[in-house]
Amino acid sequence: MITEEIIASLTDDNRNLIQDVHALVESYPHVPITVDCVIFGFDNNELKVLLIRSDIEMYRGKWSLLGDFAHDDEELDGAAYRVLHERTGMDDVFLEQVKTFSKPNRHPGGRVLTVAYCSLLNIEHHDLEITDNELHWHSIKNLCGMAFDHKEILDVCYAWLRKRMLEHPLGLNLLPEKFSLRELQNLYEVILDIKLDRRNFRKKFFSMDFLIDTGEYEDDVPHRPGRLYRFDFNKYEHNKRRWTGIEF
Amino acid sequence: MITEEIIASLTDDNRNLIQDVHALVESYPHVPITVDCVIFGFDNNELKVLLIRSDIEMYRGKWSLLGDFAHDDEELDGAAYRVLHERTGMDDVFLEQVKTFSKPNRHPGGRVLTVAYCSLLNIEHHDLEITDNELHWHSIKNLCGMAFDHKEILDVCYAWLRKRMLEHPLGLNLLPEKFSLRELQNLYEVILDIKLDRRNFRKKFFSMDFLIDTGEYEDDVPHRPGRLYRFDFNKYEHNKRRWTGIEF
DNA sequence: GCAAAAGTGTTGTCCTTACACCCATGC
DNA sequence: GCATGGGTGTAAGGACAACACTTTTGC
Repeated sequence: MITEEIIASLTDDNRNLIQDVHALVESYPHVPITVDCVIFGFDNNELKVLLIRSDIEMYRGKWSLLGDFAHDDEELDGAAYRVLHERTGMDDVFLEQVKTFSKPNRHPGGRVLTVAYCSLLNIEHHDLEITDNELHWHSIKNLCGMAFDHKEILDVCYAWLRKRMLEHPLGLNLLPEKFSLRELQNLYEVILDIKLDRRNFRKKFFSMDFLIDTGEYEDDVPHRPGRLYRFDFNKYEHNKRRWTGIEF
Repeated sequence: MITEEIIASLTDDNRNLIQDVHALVESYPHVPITVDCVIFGFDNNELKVLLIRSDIEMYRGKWSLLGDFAHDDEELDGAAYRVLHERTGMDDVFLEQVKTFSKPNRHPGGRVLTVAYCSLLNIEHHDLEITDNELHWHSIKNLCGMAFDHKEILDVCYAWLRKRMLEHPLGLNLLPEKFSLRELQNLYEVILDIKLDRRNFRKKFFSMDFLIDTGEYEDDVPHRPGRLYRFDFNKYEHNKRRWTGIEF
């Protein structure tokens, strides 16, 4: 019987294989790596992103994403969660790698590679107790004067969000646990920058059958209060295969 | 008038800003970076991927993706194009970043971060003149015994391809310039692992209006030859906004 | 003439869209 | 009672799925 091993020994015999993998890896150029988190929130009918003032002199006054270098032997997902946790105190939030940025001159201090992560969280769950470096929610609009290539990263992540929201009910991570259909619709309308028919929107989401009626109603609204719903993430995860996305 | 600058000076005055950005960057852990290219081809009604034998002793006989470390001051896209060019001699091919892999133990020689790129090319345009390390097209099926985490990378890229093919006519990069509708349908059927109705498939693609009838016909087929078409990438790029994707 | 696949049209179903009226609440 | 937005149903149109027959070529 001819196994992979035998084939390998036949074909490899006259090649010089690398023995010392550590020396090999040492010989590669080494590059500093950071993660940058684009943390989206939704508040007051606006999409917002969590920013700080850059603490680098040459970017004085400019806005910066939340980032940090990757620790030794730290996986990047872990690094992104760490940044998120250190800044917001939150743990079990949505987080996804989006893209790696590598322009050689993107950092004034020399080559630094950064991996952008997107996170979505409910602004109400979080009080921003630590507001070092003017950590704050900044409207996604009118964002100019950002440090590094952070504007570009933000643009890519925002485009990613819009696209991803159509194929996955991501956006629900931006809402409180209980929400009205109006809030849900506002979310889609604002982020995707479209107008939707209220009745058809309603039908679409009810037909998906992932909304649980809490039996509760809105409060403090100057009109008839709407029902509050929860999203059944478990049911969604379970029936995921049959989810074909949202289209407007 | 209150400018960003004035605000900055007010808010930043009592902070210690970092002056020496080079020292900052030097203080970060430095990590070796590689790119790995998942180069897809389509031949004989099979999806294939370009592989070599690993040249690392401990992976003797195992298959490996085409990769290389990133040169100093080389953008990653550039590194991926370089790998592609060195191995296939091709320049103007589709290439897209997919994901960055960072498990600390993914490389036996120590921590190495790799950025996976996907490329699609027409197998016929390329003769694989350089076949060092047994460079060859390997069927996407029955892939076991791969070096590093390359099986995982391949799986992620294959999933990416299937998803991306539904929202963008990527797949056409895998076909020769002139192709029959049967070849196009085979491509979709094989990659997405579905059966499609020939007549509806035809209608769908014609209605998109991106196919140009070359007036030529297939040759060397043991049955009635089909018309050959070209894809109008320019027209597609121009009308992109109205493209809503493909759904089956 | 037989096998094999190309090429074409129609019909029913379902999903999407557009749209109008009544209802509950705050003021 | 009036303004505001919540809640519901329906009809028309468009897209998609299912499906059968004729045509052209190689052998």
